[in-house]
Amino acid sequence: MVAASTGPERRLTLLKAAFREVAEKGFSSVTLEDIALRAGVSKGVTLYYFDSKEDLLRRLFAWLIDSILARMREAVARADDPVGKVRALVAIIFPSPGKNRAFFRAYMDLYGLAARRESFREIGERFYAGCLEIDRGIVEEGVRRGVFAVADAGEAAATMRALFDGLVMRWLTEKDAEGTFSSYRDRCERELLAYLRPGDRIPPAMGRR
Amino acid sequence: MVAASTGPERRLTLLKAAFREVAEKGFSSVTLEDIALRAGVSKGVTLYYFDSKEDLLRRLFAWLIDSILARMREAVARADDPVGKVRALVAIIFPSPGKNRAFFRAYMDLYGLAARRESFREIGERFYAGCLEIDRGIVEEGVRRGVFAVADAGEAAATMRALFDGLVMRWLTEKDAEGTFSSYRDRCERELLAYLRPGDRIPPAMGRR
DNA sequence: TTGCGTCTTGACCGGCTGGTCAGTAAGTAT
DNA sequence: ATACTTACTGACCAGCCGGTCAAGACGCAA
Repeated sequence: MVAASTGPERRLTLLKAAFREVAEKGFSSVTLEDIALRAGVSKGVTLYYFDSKEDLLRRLFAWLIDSILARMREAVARADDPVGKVRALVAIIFPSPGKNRAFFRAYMDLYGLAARRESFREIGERFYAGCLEIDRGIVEEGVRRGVFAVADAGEAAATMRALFDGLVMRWLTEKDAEGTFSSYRDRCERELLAYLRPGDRIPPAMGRR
Repeated sequence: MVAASTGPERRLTLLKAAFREVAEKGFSSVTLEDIALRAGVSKGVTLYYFDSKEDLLRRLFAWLIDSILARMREAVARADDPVGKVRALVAIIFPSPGKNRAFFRAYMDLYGLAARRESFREIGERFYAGCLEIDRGIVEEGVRRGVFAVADAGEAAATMRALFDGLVMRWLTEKDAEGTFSSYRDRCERELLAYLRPGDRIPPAMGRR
C-alpha cells in the first residue's frame, strides 16, 4: 500500500470503503469482508481499527454528517444575500445526479436505524440540529433584510428542512435519477423561495400575469 | 386457535404479526421465526403461506399501503370543504402518538428498500401515486372554490406530500414521541394551510397584528 | 375403518457473517 | 542479534437464519 499506511489514514480508507458499500447495499447487507475488500485489505483489519461493525457504522455516519454540515456552512458563508444562500444550500443537497444519491441512500439508512437504536438516533439528531442552525441563520438574515417574511424563524427553518427531506426522499426512489434530478432541484429551490417570500405567490383566487 | 384458522385468515394473522415485528425491529432484523412466534404458530407456517421472506414482506407492504390509502380516501370524502379535507388528512397521518409510529417505521423501511430493490420500489411508487391523487383532488377543489391559491395543483400536491414525509420523518426520530406528537400535528396542519392559502401569510417585511 | 387432502410441526441443512486469534512481517530500540 | 511493538493476515468458530422436508394431526367423505 502506498498511501494510507499509518493508522488514521487507514481508518479513513476503511470509512470511505464502508460508505460506498453502504450506499450500494444498505446498512444491514454490508459485510465486514465487503468493506475490507473494497479498501484493499484483509477482513481482520476492520475489527483491528474498529470495535465492532456497529462502531464502524456509527463512526461512518458521524464522519459523513460532519463533512456535509461543513460543506453546507461553507457554501452558505460564501453566498452573500439570503436568496443566494438558499440557492447555495439547494446546490449542496442536489449537487449532481448520482453523486449525492449515494450520500442520501446512506442517510436514509441512518434514519431507519435512528428510529430504533439510541446511539444512531443521537447522530441523526446532531445532523438535524446542525441543519436547523444553518437554515435558521439564513431565514433570520433574510427577515432582517426584509427579503423573507415568516412569523417564526425557527419554525420556518424546520419547515425548510422538512421540504428538503421530503423531496430528497422522493427523488431517491424515482426510477430515473439522472433525468429527474434537475427538475427536483429546481422545484426545491422554487418551493423554498416561494415559502420564504410569500409576497411572490399568486394572490388567492386569481392567477398571476 | 380459535379465530384465524382458514387460509386467508391465517395469512392476515401472519401479516399483522409481521407488521408489528417490522415496526419494532426493522425489515432486516426480522426473522421468520419471530413472525411465526408472534402469530402463535410454528416457523414452518410462514413459508407455507408465503413463497419466501421477501414475498411475505412485499405483501405486507402492499397490504399496509392499500389500507392506509383507503383510510385516507375515506376520511377525505367525509369532510366536505377543502380545509376540512386537509385537516382530515393530517388527522390520518398523525392519528395518535405511537399508533401510526409503527406504520411509519415500517414505511421508512420500505423507502430504504425501495431505493435499492425494484420490486419494493414499485410498491412505494404505488403508494406515492395514490397519495398524490388524493392531494391533488383536494387542491383542485380548493382552487375551484377559491379557497386555495396555487399555480399548479400537481406540483402543490407533491409539495404537500414532501412536507408530510419530511415532518413525519423528523417526528419518528424525535426522542419523546408522546410529548412532541401534537405539536407536529399542529404544525403540519398550519404549514399546509399556510402553503395552500398564501393570502393568510404575513406580508413581506412586516409582522402581522 | 380407511383413505385423502389440508394444515401444522419442528428437526435439520447449508450458507453466511461477526468476531476471535495464533501467527507473521516489518520496524525500532538496545 | 534480540526483544518488543505495531500492523496485518486469513483460518476458524459459533451462532443465526432462510428454506426444506418427512412426519404427523385433523377433518371429512365413503
